[in-house]
Amino acid sequence: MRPTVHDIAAAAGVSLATVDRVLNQRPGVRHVTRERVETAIRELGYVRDVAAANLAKGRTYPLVFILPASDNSFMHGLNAEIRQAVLRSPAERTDIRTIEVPAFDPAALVSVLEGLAREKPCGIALVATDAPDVRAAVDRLVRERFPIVTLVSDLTGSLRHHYAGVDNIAAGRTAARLLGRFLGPRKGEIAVLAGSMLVRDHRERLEGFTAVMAEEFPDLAILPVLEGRDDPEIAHMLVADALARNAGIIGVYSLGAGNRGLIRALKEKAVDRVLTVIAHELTAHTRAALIDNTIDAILNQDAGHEVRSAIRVLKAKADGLAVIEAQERIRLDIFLKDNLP
Amino acid sequence: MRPTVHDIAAAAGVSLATVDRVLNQRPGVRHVTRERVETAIRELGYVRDVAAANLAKGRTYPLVFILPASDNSFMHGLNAEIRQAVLRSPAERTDIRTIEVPAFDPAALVSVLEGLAREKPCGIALVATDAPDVRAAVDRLVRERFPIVTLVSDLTGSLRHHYAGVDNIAAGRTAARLLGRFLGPRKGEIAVLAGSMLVRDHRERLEGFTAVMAEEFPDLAILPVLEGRDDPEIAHMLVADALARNAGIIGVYSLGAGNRGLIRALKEKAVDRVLTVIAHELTAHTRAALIDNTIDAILNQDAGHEVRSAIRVLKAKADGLAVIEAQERIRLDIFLKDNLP
DNA sequence: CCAATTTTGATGTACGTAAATCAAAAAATC
DNA sequence: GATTTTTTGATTTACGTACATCAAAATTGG
Repeated sequence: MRPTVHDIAAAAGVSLATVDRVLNQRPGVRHVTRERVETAIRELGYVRDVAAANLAKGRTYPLVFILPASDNSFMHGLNAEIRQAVLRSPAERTDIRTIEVPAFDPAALVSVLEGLAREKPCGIALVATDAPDVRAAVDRLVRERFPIVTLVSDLTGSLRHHYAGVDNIAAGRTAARLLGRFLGPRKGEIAVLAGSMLVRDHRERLEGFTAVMAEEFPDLAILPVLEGRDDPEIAHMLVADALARNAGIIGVYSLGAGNRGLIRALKEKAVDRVLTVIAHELTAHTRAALIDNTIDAILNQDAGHEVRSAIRVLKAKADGLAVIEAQERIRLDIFLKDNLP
Repeated sequence: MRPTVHDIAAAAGVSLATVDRVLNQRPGVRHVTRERVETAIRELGYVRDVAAANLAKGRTYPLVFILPASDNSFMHGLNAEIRQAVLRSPAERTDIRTIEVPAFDPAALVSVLEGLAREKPCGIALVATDAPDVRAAVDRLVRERFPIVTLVSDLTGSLRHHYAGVDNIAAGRTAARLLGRFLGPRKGEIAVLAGSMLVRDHRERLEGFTAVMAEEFPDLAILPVLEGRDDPEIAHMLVADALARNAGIIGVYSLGAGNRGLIRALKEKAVDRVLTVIAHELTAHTRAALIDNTIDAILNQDAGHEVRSAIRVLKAKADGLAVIEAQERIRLDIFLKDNLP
C-alpha cells in the first residue's frame, strides 16, 4: 500500500499535526524538523492522495475560459465542447465560467485579464490575441501564481504554463506538402485564403506553407493572400473573384474559417477545372465538401481534446502535479474522405 | 452543491442505511421503498462521488493486459506505455498486470482468458487474435460481468465492451488514396508488404487499400501481397527480391511491422528509381526514413493513447459510468515529414 | 534561571461514502 | 393475536486528508 501521512509521521518521529504543517506549508515548524519530515516524505515516496485531499477541503476548481466572440463554426464548436465540460463539472469538481471578448481586440482582453486577478480563479484558459499588452498581462498573472494556458492560439514568449493547440507552422508546412504532392508535376498558381494576417495562428500557417512551397515546389506560385476575415460572404467574394480573373489557379489553401463561402465559390466557379483544395477545420460544411470531392484534404484541430487538455493541465498546475506530456500534445488531424470520424 | 446520500435519505423519507442498501444493491429493501429512493435519486440528480466511494472502499482496480509476445517495435512501444501506466498506478488506483501469450495462437489466448476468471480482475484488455474460440471465451467473460476491451486488434462480433484501436479498413483506404494521389497520373505497380494475412488488422488494412485502389486508381496494379511476418529480415528479402524482379513497381504500401527491413531494401535497391512509399507505425526507423525521403507518409496509431483509453474505459465500466466517446476514439495519425511530433 | 516565545503533540471534527451491527418497527404467516 | 420473518432505522467506524484548538514541551531572550 502507498504510504499515508501516518506513515510519514511515524518515520519522521513527529506527530500528525507537524506533518500536516509541513505538507500544507503552515508556519510553526522548526527548520530541522521540516527537513526531517521532508526526508521521510522523499524516502517513503509519499504522494498526497489528491482525491482524499479534495474531499477534505471540499475543493472545487474555479476555471475561466476567455474566448473571442467570433461567429464561425470553429468557435461555436469550441463553445460546445466547453459546455460539455460544464456538464461533467460535478464529477470533475470544476466550476467553469466562460467570458467572451471582442475578437482581435487586445485592450479588451487585457482588461478582462486584469479584472480576473480579483476573482481568484484557480486557472485561466484563453484564446490569445498576440499583442505585447496581452503578453504583459498574462505574465503578471503568472507571477501572481495563476495557472494559465493558451488555447488554440498561443502567446509565444510569454510565461503561460502550457499551450493547448496545434503547431500552426507545422500545419502550414503539412498543407503545402500535401498540396504539392497532390498536384504532382503540374505547374500553376495557388490561391491562399486566410482570416486575417493580424492573427498569429494564421500568420504561422502561412509562414509554414510558403516555406515548404518555396523549398520543395518551385513550380507552384503563391498568389497574394486573400483576407476573408473568417466571414463566409467575404470569402465567397474573394475566391470567386480570384478564380474568375486567374485561369492559372490550380490549387487553393484555406487556412482560416469562413469555408462555407469558399465552398460555394468553388462549386460555382470551378466546375470546369480541376482544383486541388486543402482547408482547415472539420465542420459540417467542409466534411460534405470533402466527401463530394470539392475539398481534397482537411487539416483539423480537435476542439474537444483542446478543452479537455486545458482543463487537465490547469487542474494539475493548481495542485502542483505533473501532466502526461504525450497526452496533452494536440495533434494536427489530417482527414481525407476515407478516415473521417 | 451537489446532493449527497443524506439529501437522498431526507427526500425519500428513509434512513441513510436504506439509501446505502439501494445504492449498493444490498438485500432487505421492500420494492416500494427501493422505488421511492430511486425516484429521489433521479429527482435530485444525485451522482455518487466516486472519489469518496473509492476512498471508503479502499478500492483499487486490478486490470490485466494480455499481449502477444511479438518482437517488433510497435509491441515494444505498447509495452513501454503499459509500464508508464503502472508508474501512475498509485494515483489512478490501478493495479496492472500484463500477460504475454504466444502470437497468432488462439488456444494459448483462450487458456489465459479461462484462467483469468478465477483471479477476478476488474477489467481485461487484450490484443485479440481473431478466432471463434477466442470470441467464445471473451463472450463468456463478458456474460460473467467482466469489463473487456480489445486493444489494437478487434474481435468483431464479440460482446467486448469497447475497442481501443484504429479503424483498420479506414487506414487501408487512406493509405490507398494518399499513394494514389501522390503518384498522380503515373501508371505502374504497387507492392504490398504485410505481416500476416492471418491477423485481422492486416487483412482489414489490405481490404480497405485494395477497395480504394480498384475504385479510384485503376492505373495502379496491386502485386500479390508479400507476407513478411513482421520480421525485418524476411521483409528485407521479400522487398529486395520484388524490386529486383519488377521494374514496374512505383509504389509500396507496408501495412505491418518489420519496416527496418523494408527501409534497408529500399535504400539498397531503389536508389535509381522514384518510389512512393507509405508505411504504418512511427518508430525510430520509420521516422528517420520519413525525414530522408525514403518513406513519403506514415500512418500511425498512438499506443500511449490506446493504453490510457483502455484503462479509462475499463475503470468506467467497472464503476458503471459513462465514457466520453470522443475522447476514446483512437485516431489514425498521418505523418508527413512536416508534422512529426 | 525565569519568563516569553516558538515549536510540537494530542485530539477532534469534517468531507462523502461504505459497511457493519443491533434494535425497532412493520409485514407476513399461522 | 402471537410468532416469525422481513424491512427499516440508528449508530458507529473507516478511508486519507485538512484544519482548528489547546496543552505541553522546547527554545530563546534577558
